[in-house]
Amino acid sequence: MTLNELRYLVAVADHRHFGKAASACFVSQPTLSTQLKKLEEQLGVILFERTNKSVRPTGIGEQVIDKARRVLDQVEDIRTICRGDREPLCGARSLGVIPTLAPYLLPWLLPPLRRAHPALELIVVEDITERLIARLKEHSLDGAMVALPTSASDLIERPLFDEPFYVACPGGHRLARARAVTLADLESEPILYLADGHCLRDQALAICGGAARDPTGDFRATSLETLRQLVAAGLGFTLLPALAIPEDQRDLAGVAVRPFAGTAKRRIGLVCRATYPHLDEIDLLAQLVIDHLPASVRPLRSALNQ
Amino acid sequence: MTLNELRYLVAVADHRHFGKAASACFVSQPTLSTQLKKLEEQLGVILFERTNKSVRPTGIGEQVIDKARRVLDQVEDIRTICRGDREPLCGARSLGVIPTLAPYLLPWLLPPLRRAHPALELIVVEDITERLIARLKEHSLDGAMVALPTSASDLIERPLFDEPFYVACPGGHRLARARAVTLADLESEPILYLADGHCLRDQALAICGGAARDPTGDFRATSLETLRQLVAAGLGFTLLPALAIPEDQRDLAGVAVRPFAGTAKRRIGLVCRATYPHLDEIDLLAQLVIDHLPASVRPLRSALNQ
DNA sequence: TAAAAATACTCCATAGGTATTTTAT
DNA sequence: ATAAAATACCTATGGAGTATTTTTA
Repeated sequence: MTLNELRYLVAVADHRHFGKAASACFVSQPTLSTQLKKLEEQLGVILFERTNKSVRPTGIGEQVIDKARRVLDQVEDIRTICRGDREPLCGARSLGVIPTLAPYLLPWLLPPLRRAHPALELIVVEDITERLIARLKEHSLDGAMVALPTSASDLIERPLFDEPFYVACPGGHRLARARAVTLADLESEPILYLADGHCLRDQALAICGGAARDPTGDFRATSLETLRQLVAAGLGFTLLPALAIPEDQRDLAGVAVRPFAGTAKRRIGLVCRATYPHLDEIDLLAQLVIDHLPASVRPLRSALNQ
Repeated sequence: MTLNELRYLVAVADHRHFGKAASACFVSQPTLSTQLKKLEEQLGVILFERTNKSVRPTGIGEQVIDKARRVLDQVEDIRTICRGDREPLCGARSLGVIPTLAPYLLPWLLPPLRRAHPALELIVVEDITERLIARLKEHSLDGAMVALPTSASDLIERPLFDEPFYVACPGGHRLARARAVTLADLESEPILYLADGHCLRDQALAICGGAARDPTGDFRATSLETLRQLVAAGLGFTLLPALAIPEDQRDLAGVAVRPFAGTAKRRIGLVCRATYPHLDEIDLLAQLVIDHLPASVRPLRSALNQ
């Protein structure tokens, strides 16, 4: 049985005339006759009772025609579904974003994304890099925005922007009035870090002197907002990524944010499986992110290589 | 798009492995790969994300696979339906029977028919020959049992049996005690006929002297039972076909039934469209009728020729 | 007799096979 | 290094065409 045979069957049922049915199918009458006969032979059933003046479905013919219509409808559905999917970034997509980025970047990203791709049903998953990558590999995410580099192999990375780190100082501290803070300034100060698993914790540790300087008694916040409150309470210093700093309110609520002397930054990128079939969409999204970043971060020109 | 392509698609979805899927479909791996790739190209969509170690459906792939399964299920349904229909005399069939035959023959026919073909859902339509034939031609009947010959062309006739006519005499009449009744006996007696349209009326008229002897004032009953009552009331004579006569009760309720001298009879046959696709079923039914007739009629041997 | 379906036959597009290469772990 | 998918290339089945015959209303 072939789909064409079913098409011919339905055409004959509709036209009740082999010649007209054949025209409607854009084939010759003998072709249609032969195929229909073959179908009848394969099914072991007579589908139409025909004379040279009339063509009428038999009882079993009616049933088969009915089913055949449904088959063809569903085939057409498949075509429709796929045609709809040709449009990039439409339908369900899931994007992972690390917690130290999501709340600060998404307000910049989502409005233009929604404007450009209204049919996109984006699901944002906020989690630490390790778990985001695990989910990428098990196909439960389409892409993820994390700090680069990811040690993971068989992933493709699209660098998006470099995000400088700032130093958050307790409001009353003398450094709160410095123009910039150096690594030496922090040498003897308590540093507050995020909890284990956050990449930002590791980056901060690396910058501020490594694990050696990390006293076991340190506070371990699970969000930058908590960390910010701890700084405001005078418990110590911390590093904040640029996007986490309200643009015009660098000194607010007992926290003074000062530039870090030197070039402390993290690189944020979009990653996906190397085999992900819609790299075009990844690139589209990457470009959209780059185009709508605030001035506080440095976009990396065009995400099309490596 | 072809059904085989959809089969390959579903097989790959099930096995998540091209080689195994190919084996399951009894084709080579390259064949399956090629066909699936062609399907993807035609649909303009990637259905599986594959490495050499893993094969996983994409989002759109899941949707298409789902539809494809339904398509294949329905195709299988078609096969099942047709396989079921290969068994003769099962499912819905409609049979027309003339009113002067139905109530007397069906009690003989239906029980063995039900026994031999329990899955048959027979619809019996009782009407006069003319309308039965009209319904045959418009395909709203599969077959009909009528008196032969039918003038209708493009119908096939299967003779079933010859049914002798008897004379029903009013109980008190002198002929009620005759051994047999001759045409001459009836010469001066009133004859009762069925209403217009019944073939039995025409046959009785033909036997008893034609339209010339039919006074306009005659009673026109619409059933043999009414006619029998009229005879019992002494209003006249009539012809009754053999089956209409209770076997062991030829003289009952004021009606004496006597043989007709000579060979007055009607021939009953099964008719269907010449193009009817299940002549085998017609023959099956004909044989079944013949095999279960009461002794009062003469079956016509084997219904397989004209 | 005329209109329509069925048959005869020819051709080529393509599904399927085998052998091989590419790829990714 | 190895297992698996992709590619190259060949073969042959069968879908589709034209020309013709058969059928039946």
